[in-house]
Amino acid sequence: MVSFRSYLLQFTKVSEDSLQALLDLFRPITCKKGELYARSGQTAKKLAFVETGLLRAYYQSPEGEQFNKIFFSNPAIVGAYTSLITKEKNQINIECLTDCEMVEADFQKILDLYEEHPMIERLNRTIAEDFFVQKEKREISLVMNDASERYALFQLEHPGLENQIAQYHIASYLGITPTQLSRIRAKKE
Amino acid sequence: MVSFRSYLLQFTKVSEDSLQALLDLFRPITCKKGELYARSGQTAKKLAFVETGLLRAYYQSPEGEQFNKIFFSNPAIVGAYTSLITKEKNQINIECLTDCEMVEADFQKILDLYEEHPMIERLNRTIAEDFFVQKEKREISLVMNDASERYALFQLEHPGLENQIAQYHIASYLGITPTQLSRIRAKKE
DNA sequence: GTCATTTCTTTACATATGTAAATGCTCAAC
DNA sequence: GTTGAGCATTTACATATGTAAAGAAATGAC
Repeated sequence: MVSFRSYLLQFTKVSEDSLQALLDLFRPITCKKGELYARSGQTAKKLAFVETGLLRAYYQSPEGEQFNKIFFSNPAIVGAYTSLITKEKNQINIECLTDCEMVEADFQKILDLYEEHPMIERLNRTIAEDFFVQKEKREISLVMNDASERYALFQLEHPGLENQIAQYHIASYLGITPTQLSRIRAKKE
Repeated sequence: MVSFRSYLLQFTKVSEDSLQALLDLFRPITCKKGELYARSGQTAKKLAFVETGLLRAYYQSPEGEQFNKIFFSNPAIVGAYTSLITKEKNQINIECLTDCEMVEADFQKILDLYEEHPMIERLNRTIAEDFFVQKEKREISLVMNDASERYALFQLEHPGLENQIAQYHIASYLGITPTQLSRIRAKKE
């Protein structure tokens, strides 16, 4: 397991007291399989770091269809990031696919650190930039690769995950139906 | 036309001297129709604010197919953002679709302002967050809407643009062929 | 205006994917 | 083991989209 501390230090250097001030805001929580960590329609106030377990973020259309957007497992920050930033109502749901252990903090309390700890603001900028880069990668993939190629990429980027979750979750992530994913899998052999 | 100054002030408050220090880094440039402002394979060093004109950013597959990613016109910041952030080689091309007037600065010089002007770092964080939110919007649209719906959204979000650029650029942005866009347009009437 | 070039639309056919329903598989509860 | 529920696969058919080629329309050069 990658610790929260070392995860954060990947992004940028932070002085020990600033890092400690940040880490002190986080409290351990657990979340059971099937529970929603974030719910569409609410305004997000908190975010968490995943220590163990697996979650998925998904959009739900007005007709009730679900579209998986991303999976989270250690090490990852989980939260309705767009809602935290914009303070608007959240559009995504985040569900635990297994029991999860996380550490959680109030986002506003993190913002309150900025004045005294500019390095924390820098860290957050770096994380925002990293999120942007990740999202761009996925955007490129959605546009340039067909479903079969996206499936191959998924396997590369999430080794082992395929065997932990339902096929229909993967299909949803790839933007296709389970039927089509089944056909793609059949063709590969 | 929206001035660079007022564009920036939409994101966050900035003191006059910090803002001026930032604006002083920017120099007017022009870019002719057809020229590339950023080229795949290079490492980006500069970014610009679009005052007049129209640009497109696109990916190019190894087979030479192009995929439009976004269009830029006043007010917008244009640059190979991911490459600037990661300092890795740029994956996108940015082409002027018309003659353009922009103001341009060296990205490193902006970073150098951070120590003396923390508000500039805050501004950049806010912009990074905004870019993330925009990208998420497009991701949602790519996954949840079919091509016909994405076309309707495009018309809403880029009023008038449809008549300024070639249909095949729009098709590429929507992720479909000109043939299919033509069919969608035909069906609408 | 005429011509050439580019762009847009249309057509015919091929492929990818969706929908719905049937079938088969897995695993856990009993 | 038996059973049932949930999941995965398969099948048949419908739709969306792609490809290639032809024709129509728009644009710019002269």
